[in-house]
Amino acid sequence: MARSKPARSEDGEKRPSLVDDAYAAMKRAILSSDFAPGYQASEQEIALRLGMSRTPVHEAAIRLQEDGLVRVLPRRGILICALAPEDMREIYDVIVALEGQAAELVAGLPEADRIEAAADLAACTDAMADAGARGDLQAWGTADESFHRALIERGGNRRMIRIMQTVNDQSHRARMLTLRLRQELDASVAEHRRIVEAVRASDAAGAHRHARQHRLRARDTLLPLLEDFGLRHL
Amino acid sequence: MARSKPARSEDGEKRPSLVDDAYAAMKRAILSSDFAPGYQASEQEIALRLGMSRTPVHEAAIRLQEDGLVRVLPRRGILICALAPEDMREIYDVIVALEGQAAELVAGLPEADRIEAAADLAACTDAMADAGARGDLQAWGTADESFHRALIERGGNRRMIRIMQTVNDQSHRARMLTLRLRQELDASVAEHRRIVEAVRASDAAGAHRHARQHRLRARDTLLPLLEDFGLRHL
DNA sequence: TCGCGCCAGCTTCCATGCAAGTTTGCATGG
DNA sequence: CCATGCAAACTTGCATGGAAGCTGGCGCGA
Repeated sequence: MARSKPARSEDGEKRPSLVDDAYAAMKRAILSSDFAPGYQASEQEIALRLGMSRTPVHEAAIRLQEDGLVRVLPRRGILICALAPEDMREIYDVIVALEGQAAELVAGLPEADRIEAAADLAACTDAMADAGARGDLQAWGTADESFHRALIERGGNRRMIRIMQTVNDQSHRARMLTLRLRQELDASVAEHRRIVEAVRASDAAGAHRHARQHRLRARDTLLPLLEDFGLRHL
Repeated sequence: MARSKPARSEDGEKRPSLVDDAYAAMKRAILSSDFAPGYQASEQEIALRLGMSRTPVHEAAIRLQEDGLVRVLPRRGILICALAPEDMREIYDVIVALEGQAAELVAGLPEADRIEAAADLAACTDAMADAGARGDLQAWGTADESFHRALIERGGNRRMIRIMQTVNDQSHRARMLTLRLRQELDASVAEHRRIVEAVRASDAAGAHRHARQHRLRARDTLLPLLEDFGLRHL
């Protein structure tokens, strides 16, 4: 029964492939702005830097293009995508719609799961309030991120999880930037608590509405900030 | 001004690459069930059939995997993904959320665009009613598809368009199957008209609600059908 | 000085070769 | 008859080379 060799996990996929390495490395470089938007790199150059051949880099680039993080220009190289305010608006519309739906799903979970989810979400919110009180924006951002990730993941819809992951990656740089400008920490905490309460009370419609309102307000707060800040492209 | 050579379009991408050919061909084969779900093909074999080498097929497979249509198994070939009722539920949750949001966007369009969109949507609905009266399910399905595509595209959110395209591809086979079982054509037409009216009246909340309700009812009608029909996997 | 064409260099695209991993069928032993 | 081990065939992962295409700079002509 027990495998003596390295083996693989149950039925999932676990194989350290160079393509995966390249994908992860490039994604990390983009999210951390090591590859700035607008930067144009050649596959050869990236391959050299990662110590592999062009093939895995090329295939990773295809996946990143599918994710909307880069564009592979026919014979000119890999272009790191820039984000315009218009893009942020699109992204927020998707987030508003999906996160509302996810909240509704969580509120409709069976008793035990629901309570567990509510506790998880409440813990994240407490961490936010705590970080906010200390003025630790970094910790606040992390806790906020945990809350929203938990909200989606507890919903259990794998496609939703995947889509949200994608748009979160796309908007990562904008998020990092707006985090410093946040003034409305308390409002967010209060809205999160309303979502948690609705979940706990199994109030699907309320959870949906509150999650939606929360993201709508965030959108309407942040978008003008981004535009005023002169972010023609990010 | 006019280019004499094949050239490329304005700023978009137009290059007949073998990878694109392979992607299109494989996608078509999957959607038309030439590649049945569960079928496991080797890249070599597909490459041979398409008259190209393994490389473009492999890269196309990566894109299809990103689309959720196939799974590339490390050293065993390409597996055409099957769809369980559970997957359809996930897909419908995404559709319900996004299409409601899209309807709201369309209803919020400036006057001229909105009227044009409403006219477009009304035309699709008329075509549905007409096909329904003739008992032409095929035409009904096409018109219905046009309505929903128009609703999304008029919203103008490119990310939403892309996501909906993806989930529509994933659920294409289920749609083809349930089309024959439809009994509620009139209900759909009536609901479409309500959406159109809300759009025309610039009633964003109403458009959102009606679009949402329409998809929710469709979901609750079709999911039991699929499950009763014994579709363990599709 | 300005416009135009040509050439060199760089880039990706795709085919192919080799190596490593998985599966399958068969022979062998219990 | 069934389980087990081994080998051969088959599969993809990845590297590399040739070919085609794009870009930019240089020189030539007006």
